[in-house]
Amino acid sequence: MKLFALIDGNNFYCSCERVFQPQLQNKPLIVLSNNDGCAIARSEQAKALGVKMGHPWFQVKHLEKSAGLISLSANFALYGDMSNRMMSLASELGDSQEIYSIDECFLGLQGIPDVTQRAKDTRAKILQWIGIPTCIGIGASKTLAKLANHIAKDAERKPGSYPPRLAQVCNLVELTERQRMYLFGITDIGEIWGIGRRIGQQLKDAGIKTVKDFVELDPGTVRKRFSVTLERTWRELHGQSCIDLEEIPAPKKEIAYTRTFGQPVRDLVSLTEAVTEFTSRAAEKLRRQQSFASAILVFIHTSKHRAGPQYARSITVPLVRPASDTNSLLSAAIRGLRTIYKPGYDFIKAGVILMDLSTTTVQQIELDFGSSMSNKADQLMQAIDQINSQFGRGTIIYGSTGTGKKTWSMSQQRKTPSYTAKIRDIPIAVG
DNA sequence: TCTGGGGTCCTAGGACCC
DNA sequence: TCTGGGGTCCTAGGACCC
Repeated sequence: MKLFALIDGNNFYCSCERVFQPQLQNKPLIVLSNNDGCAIARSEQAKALGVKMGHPWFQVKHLEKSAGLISLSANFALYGDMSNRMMSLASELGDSQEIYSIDECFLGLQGIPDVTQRAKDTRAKILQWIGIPTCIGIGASKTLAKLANHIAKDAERKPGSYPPRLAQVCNLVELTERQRMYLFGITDIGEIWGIGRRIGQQLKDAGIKTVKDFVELDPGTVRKRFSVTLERTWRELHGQSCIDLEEIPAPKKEIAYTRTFGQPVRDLVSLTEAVTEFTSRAAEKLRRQQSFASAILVFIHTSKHRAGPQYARSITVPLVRPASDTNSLLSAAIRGLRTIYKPGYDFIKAGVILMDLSTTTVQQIELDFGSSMSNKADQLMQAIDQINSQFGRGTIIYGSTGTGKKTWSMSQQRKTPSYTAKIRDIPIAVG
């Protein structure tokens, strides 16, 4: 039988902030999305105040005064660095690791003895070394490990509702069938990995409300009434591992850079600046992955939350040949922008998506009648990437990014220092 | 006044072509 | 009376995940 663990940082962004500001422990705390728009992480105390995931800040702002709610701007440099540290310690639990998101990883546990005790030790080590509280779920498939992780978290949150030994680390494999069924019976179907809002509602309408209800269905019915994907989920919940661990991340098929503006913009010049910046950054990501794009999609739209005329348009601009240099991508992007731009609207968001990516090895090369041009472009890009990485983002920029005041750039009012990721922000201990 | 960003996969409808 | 059918491309949007 296969065995998997899922380690997940509790309220990860909030926990990262608390490491460097211990006075935030036990306080209602949220981390806001870009532009301080809405809540993307909530401490337990903030959840207790009723703040929901994605809740707009202006709707919960009154809790600042009335209930002591604290909000911070997202600091992704800090969270990324804390994530690397957490993942490196987490990897010690298993024989293989898949980093699934910034705050979660799966581990393969083939041939690992005493997994439950080992998981507890790993959890304690992560907490002691980097200060991030985690929960660990263990099961015979990735879907079961996810479910076990949910139970471990919920048991920590509501000690009365579960046997105490399931809090923080929950190993479903150690339990009896009867115990597992009890847990499945008190767990909402929406907690299953792969069942979202829509399918969840459809199942509930059919009277299938808990994980237990779902696993008691017949797999043929699940496939017929829903899909093969859901049948796979059913099998995973029965301990039949269908989804493998992916140790090496697959190369991206698309690379996006999209942003909501700090303030709406109307003019083509500002939009051109934004699209130039976004394309440059997307192209950097593309080169880091050593891929080439065959097309670039550009979009702009107004805000549905504001009164006034609405306009949303996107266009996919094909490239003559797959490219990774900013020049080629930029001229296509700006051509696209000019095509879709319409004056007289308040635009709130724009973005570019690099599409149909291919890697170097499968790229079709043209007959080489003088590749000195493209070699020079490669060298130029390498030099720019190197300088920007060494001296900081934006050291070398494209002219159409503009040098004036950028009304479109995002606003973050409450950002904490990048304690671990920038030299000048490293905390100084005074003893 | 004020509603994120990055992915993957799928579907539907219209334009266009033969 | 009676107005085809198949294919592709593009755009838009939705569902799922974090």
